[in-house]
Amino acid sequence: MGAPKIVDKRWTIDLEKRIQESHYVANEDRYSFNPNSDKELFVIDTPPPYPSGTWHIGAVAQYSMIDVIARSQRLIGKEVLFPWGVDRNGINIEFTVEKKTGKKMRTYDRGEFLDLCKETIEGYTEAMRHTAKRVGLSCDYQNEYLTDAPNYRSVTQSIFVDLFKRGDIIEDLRPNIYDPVEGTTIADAEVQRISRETILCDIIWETEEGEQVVISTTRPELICACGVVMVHPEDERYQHLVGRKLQLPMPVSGRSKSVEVMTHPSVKSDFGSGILMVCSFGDQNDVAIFRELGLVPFVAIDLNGRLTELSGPLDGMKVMDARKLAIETLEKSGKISSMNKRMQEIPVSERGGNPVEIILLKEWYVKQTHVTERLSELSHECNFIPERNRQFLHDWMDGISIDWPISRRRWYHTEVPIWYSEDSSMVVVPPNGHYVQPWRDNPPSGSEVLDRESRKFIAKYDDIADSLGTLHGEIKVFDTWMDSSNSNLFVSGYISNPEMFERSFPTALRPQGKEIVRTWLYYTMLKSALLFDKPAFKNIWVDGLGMDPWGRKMSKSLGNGIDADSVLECGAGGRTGSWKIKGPAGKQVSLKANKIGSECFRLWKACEAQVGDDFHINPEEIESKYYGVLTKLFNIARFASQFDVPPDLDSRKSDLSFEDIWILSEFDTMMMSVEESWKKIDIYSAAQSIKGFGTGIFPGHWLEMSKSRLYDGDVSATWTLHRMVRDLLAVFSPICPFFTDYLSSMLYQKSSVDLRSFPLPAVSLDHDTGPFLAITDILVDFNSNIWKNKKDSGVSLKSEISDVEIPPELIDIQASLNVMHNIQL
RNA sequence: GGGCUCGUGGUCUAGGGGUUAUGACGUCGCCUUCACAUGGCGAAGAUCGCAGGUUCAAUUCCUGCCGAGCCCA
Repeated sequence: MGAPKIVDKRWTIDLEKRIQESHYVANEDRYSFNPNSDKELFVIDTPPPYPSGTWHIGAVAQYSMIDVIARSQRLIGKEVLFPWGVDRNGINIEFTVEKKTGKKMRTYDRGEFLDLCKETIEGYTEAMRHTAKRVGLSCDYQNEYLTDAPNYRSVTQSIFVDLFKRGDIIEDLRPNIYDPVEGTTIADAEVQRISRETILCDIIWETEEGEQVVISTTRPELICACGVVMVHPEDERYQHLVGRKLQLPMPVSGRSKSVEVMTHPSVKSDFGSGILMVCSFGDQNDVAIFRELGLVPFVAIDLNGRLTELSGPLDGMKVMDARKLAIETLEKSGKISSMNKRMQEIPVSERGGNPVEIILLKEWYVKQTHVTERLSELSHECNFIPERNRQFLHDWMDGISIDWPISRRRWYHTEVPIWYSEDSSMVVVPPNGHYVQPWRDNPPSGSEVLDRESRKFIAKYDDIADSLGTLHGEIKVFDTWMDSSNSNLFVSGYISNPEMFERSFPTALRPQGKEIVRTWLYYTMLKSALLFDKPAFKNIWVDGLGMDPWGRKMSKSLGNGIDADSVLECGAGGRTGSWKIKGPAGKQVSLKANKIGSECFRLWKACEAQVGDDFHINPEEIESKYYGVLTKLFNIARFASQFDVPPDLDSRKSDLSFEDIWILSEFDTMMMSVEESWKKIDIYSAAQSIKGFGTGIFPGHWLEMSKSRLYDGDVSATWTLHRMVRDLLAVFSPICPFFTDYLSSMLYQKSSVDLRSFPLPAVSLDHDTGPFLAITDILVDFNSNIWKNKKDSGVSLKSEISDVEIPPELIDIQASLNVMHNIQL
């Protein structure tokens, strides 16, 4: 006994930062991974964040929970790989560079533009590394991977070559969703819908016999691409038209000037006049009908978003201008019976926000419609946390109807690794493990020449290079999901470490947000199904999204965003945090907090909500509800630090007092439930158990009861106190690593974050804990009653009392109770 | 417009066909300075979103509606 060894009087954000700053420097390979370990390998497919300046507080909350999982798995004895990867491919950084320099991508030399992107994104990446460490992520930073690095991109390219050889990746001319402003194809998953005012024109068409019919459309400029006119099979108004021909009301060139009227059940009879013109391609429904009827599509819009010569007078015009001119032309010739403004949902590209068109293009596809059933079977082998979020994946898989277009006409992405022979009959693909840039490089040595159609091997490239003529390197690149959907393979050692891959695949855990189930999770599952006919993961942890304090999505337009650093740095150097956020009625709400930091923030997220639910982020609430918990635990440890740590803390103690066996029974029970929770990746339950014990009966009842024994140097009490503090810090370390690192290092000279096995029970091996656990309620009631009685009689809790009847069950701890309540006999 | 989730004291949250519905924050009252006022003890506070239905019994199951979120057409 003596002065507390823990000299800091309280837990502060400055103390936290001090610990944090040396945490990774002092012990660089603290969180490294040994693929040859005998332990069970547990590979986490960390979502590689995309660096874009600021890191969203909701995302940081999610990463901190992934870290809790990583740390807790280490604690229960697994060899954990928690990779640190950064996703740097994609159109975002291209936009950023375009905005910064005021020059569009295509005005640059391609190589020069790539260098600019790389340089720019490196700056953002550095900020992200800093935040990751600030919030305590225990990643293997030394083996950082970047999705734009050759070693990562080569995996994407190797998988492409593999799937191409097997026929699961094909090249085809198909209608594609296309962003004419950014000049690239995009996938279904990248299309968003916005509401916009458009004009619905009622246009008068005529049959060859001269009968007039009215057709409503918002796309009069596409009349030139009309392949057929449809009515509902049961619409009696128009049955006489079926099979007849209608003349196109606009001049066209190079195609027939009339189309046939047919029936189709998808036509809505109550929309407009109930007659639908089907064009190639106004929307997905048009695509479906063209495919169904086997119609040859017309190319009405070109890659620049301009009308083709098919459209006669509209030739060369942009879509919006063409629409205006089409309406004028139709009006002049008296072919418009009415025009109405109406709100319409139109598809736009997610990244660029531009209205998209459906255009015929030669692109690369991953075939997927043939495996959706198998995928569904495989997904049942995965454990979803929480189970109900499995639904998101199935809903998406049920809706898959077309193959996945994977090529893009952009630059800062992984290149499609293929060259075409001069006569276009053959292709050259690189060997596994080579990163290639076909738009500027020749095929590397070891490449193979294949037949373009049959994909059959023809020869080694080195042997027949001269006979291929001038090679054309593919200029297209991959959709970034093509890269992202390999992340689990990359981190599990696919190609780079076959032995490790054998042991660690399916990947132990995919943690992610529910909003990217249809993309990241789905595409990853698809890849594993195609490559190995296996599920990609053992566990899939799908969390909800961070919302503003009122439950709305945080967004720039609402003005309700919270920056991650503002929360993590709140309280540092005595600076308080304040946030001005637009509330529900558009009113500005001001939130204030004095201190939060990473530990309080992590504790909040761990305790606040079950995984899978959306969570509200309110800094005021985080501080008021959870900072006190840290203070409490800090003070318990600080109190304990005045008593010398017994040397036999690890042994099985035989001569313990009754009240110590009692609290240790409760302690063991709590620890077992925490271990179970960690095994099940149930952060919430573990956090609640630890918090409940650490701020409940332990300090409230046992500690109060045992103070006098502790001051008297009682061996049993001291051993019990230190055993509980030490092991409580151990199991708490996944949630608050810096906090427990500090306290455990000061008290026990070994940081709890470095433990690699779960603490053993303190008394359960030597005692039947049942009878001890049975007195808990009686003891708590007894204490509460005395406190209440003293209060009701308006006396101090320390005042003497007498004539107290101690329940027979508590007779063994009578002495402690007498001292605790100052009971006079 | 459709699908899937969610809706529990002022706030956040647990639970789940049947005794007085969990815990936390906040509020109020009292206490304390020897780990902790960044504390302790206690009290008040909920027709479990609304309306129907199933059942001996519903907050829990079902249907509809309202509100929030995600996804899709």
